[in-house]
Amino acid sequence: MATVSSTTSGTASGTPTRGRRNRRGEILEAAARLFAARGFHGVSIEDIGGAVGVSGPALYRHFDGKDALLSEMLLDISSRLRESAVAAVTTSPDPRATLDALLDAQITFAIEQPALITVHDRELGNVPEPARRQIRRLQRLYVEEWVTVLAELHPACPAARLRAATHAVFGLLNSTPHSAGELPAQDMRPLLHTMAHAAITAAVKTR
Amino acid sequence: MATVSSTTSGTASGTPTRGRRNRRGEILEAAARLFAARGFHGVSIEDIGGAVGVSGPALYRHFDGKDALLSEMLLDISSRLRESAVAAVTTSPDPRATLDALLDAQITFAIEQPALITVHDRELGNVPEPARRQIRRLQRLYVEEWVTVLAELHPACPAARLRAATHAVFGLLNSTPHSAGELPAQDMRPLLHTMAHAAITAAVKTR
DNA sequence: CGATGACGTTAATGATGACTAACATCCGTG
DNA sequence: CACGGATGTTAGTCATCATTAACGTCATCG
Repeated sequence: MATVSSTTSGTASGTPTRGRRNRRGEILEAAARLFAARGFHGVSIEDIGGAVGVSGPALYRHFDGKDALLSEMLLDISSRLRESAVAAVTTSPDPRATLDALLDAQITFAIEQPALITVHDRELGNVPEPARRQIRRLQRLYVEEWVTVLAELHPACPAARLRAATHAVFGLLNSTPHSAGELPAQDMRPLLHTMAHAAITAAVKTR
Repeated sequence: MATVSSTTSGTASGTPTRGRRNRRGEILEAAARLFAARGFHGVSIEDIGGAVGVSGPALYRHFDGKDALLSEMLLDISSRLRESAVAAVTTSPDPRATLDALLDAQITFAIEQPALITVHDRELGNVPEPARRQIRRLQRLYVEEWVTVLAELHPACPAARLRAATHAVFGLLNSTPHSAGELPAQDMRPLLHTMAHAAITAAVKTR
């Protein structure tokens, strides 16, 4: 066991995989789509295998099991989100710009990876324990990046309120998967940015 | 079969149930909590029975099966949401007031019935077909109430944009279950109202 | 060339789970 | 008081599913 958890110690998702054809990636992608649609327990190993053209137990050549698959998926996403936040913070000249960068990054994820985003905030409860804690930690750090930036912009606003507002904004942005198709991504992107920004601005005006 | 769909033809959720003790209601409530936490397929009939103090197959005295239970649950919620919207529209003097009433109603649901709200926008995919269509219909009607009101307030804004904005606002408001505990409901309520209102206002300004 | 390892395949195996059957209990009503 | 219906209970039944076993294939590399 622990064969697969190399993701943790290794180059994370740095190297896609040496081999020509990347089954691992295909599987993760297909599984994400299926989990998003029917929920973790609503999808069988057979379903996942079938979706990538192999059948059933072939999965075990790539992952330790269904749980490990989910764990890696959520770990990957929460890492990437977290990293994107760090990047936004370190490359922006001032808090205003940082907030814009955070918004853009989250919007990009929500629009380009709807399945991953969906699974990310639905299936944490099905992740077994060592990974669960790790994921929670990354999520918490991600939120704190936002809260820190908002606190710089609005020092008068209590942190609890900033945290609540942040979660609400995530809800707004992550709703994209539900409303898919209403509007082309090209229009959706600025719309979400505008709405989220306005919501935050309204939230921080401590009454 | 079709025993349970009396909800549709009957007094909806008017009369709780004649019998003294209301098992049906207890079951629906417990199931909602469990489904919200672990997903439909992650919860067994035994789990649900156990949660209300009876064990397993006793459920079949009240529902036709697990699917029927879910169907009734989602049908009930989407009806109630829809009704609340109709009430908001018919009792408010002008569109501005209607929008406030719609916001308040949705916020009340989100805060008071987090489990139901969660299940409502996660498990539609697991509802079998006759009910599925019906639920979709009610959801669509609910959205249209919002869109209609917004269109009255902002005739210049294209309907597609209004629809997308509406979904985004639902995402914002329904995020409450995730951020539970961050802020007392007493503060959460006006915060959500403020944020949602600001987001809408920003959205309708067609650039 | 021959071994090795990556990647698949098709049968078990063992749980778990939805649903049914057969059998109480209890309560109100004729 | 006897009966019927509502409500439970426990012990199957039959599928489905995750996981493992045992067994190919094929390319690479020594």
